[in-house]
Amino acid sequence: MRVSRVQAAENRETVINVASRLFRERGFDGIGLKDLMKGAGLTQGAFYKQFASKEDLAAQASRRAMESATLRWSDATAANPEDPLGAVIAFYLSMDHRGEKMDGCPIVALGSDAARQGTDVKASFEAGIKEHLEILGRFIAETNGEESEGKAMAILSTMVGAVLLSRVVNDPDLAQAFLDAATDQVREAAVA
Amino acid sequence: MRVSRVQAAENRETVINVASRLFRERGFDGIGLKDLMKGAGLTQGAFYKQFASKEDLAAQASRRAMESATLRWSDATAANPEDPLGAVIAFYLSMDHRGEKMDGCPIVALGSDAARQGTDVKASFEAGIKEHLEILGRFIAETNGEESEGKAMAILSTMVGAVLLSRVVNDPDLAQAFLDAATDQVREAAVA
DNA sequence: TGTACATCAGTGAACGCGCGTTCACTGATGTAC
DNA sequence: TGTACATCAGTGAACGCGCGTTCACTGATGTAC
Repeated sequence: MRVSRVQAAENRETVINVASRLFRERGFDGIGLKDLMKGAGLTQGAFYKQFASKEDLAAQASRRAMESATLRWSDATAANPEDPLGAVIAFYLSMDHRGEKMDGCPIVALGSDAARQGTDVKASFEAGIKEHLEILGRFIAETNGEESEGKAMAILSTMVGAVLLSRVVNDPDLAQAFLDAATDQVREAAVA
Repeated sequence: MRVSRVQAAENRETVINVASRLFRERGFDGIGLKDLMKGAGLTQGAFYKQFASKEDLAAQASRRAMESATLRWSDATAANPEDPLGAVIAFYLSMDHRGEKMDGCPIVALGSDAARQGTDVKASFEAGIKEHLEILGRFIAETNGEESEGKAMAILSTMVGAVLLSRVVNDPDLAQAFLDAATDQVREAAVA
């Protein structure tokens, strides 16, 4: 049955939000449209009234996931405006973040998969990454006094790599060691 | 028809080698057993004479991929024994490595997928990662004079993260910038 | 060393299943007068 | 404002397809005597 335009737009947003979380948890290939739509309280048939294809949804969901990651960085820093970089490090390089794939950084959760996707998915990631770099750049300037795009890129690389490595190993102590080592390196790099 | 024990063992190795490359290129879910076996010159029916399940092969192939990555590090340093760390950086943080998923670092190519796999796959990665850390640790000691496990972990994190980020963005200039930024940071971290 | 038989790696068809996608249909929403 | 009709978001079944896995069969290999 038909649904109001407002309701339809809300439904679309719900599907994108659900997908942004389930894709992170299970990968683009790890969850089907039927379950994705069920997660949004709809049936699979409605999917193609809102999206051109699964890949289209992947691009929308990737963009949404990166946006919510940016929001999370903002929240962390708002809670600790004295040391914004420290606030981001504290949650990003934590065992909690290692454990929560569904709500964690999309680059870590989907990076290897995204590298195999088309231009649209990569464009979503690219836009989000640029925002992350801008935020990081501001923090570094506050800590350090000087702007440095390269520093922001190196720090983001270290953080992403450390969480990825921490998730790929079974041993929790080794996982923690990666997070600790990255924490030290990022702190050093920020002041250098 | 039956095949000699030697031939059967060779076939098994071929399947693992083919899988270690095709999984890296297309992901664990991106290639089926039929094509995997075809790549080894066999038919899909033979698969279950050699492996318990696809996940079993994933674990074997992940181990093999990590081993060949270790070999590649050794090759790079053998060619340039004066500056082993520089030799590894030169190929690892290059646009060539960004482009060759099939023969490149398995952590970058499969890390996000591996984080969703079972204990066996993760154990394969963990073993390979420990080897990588040992090699890196030796290089740092040569460069720096002092052993540091943390430094090796931080450097590996930076390198893995940089190549992952370089593959996730469309813009080649941005990709190159990540590799360059990581190069600088790793060089600084090694001597510090 | 030669013969008879058991073993088993590999073949190719078949299994059930879930996938992404399509479609005829429904009925409330939105529009025209 | 009220009525008649067109629109279209959502439903649920169906489509063809490829997946991982199983199985009866083949015939060269390996073993026993």
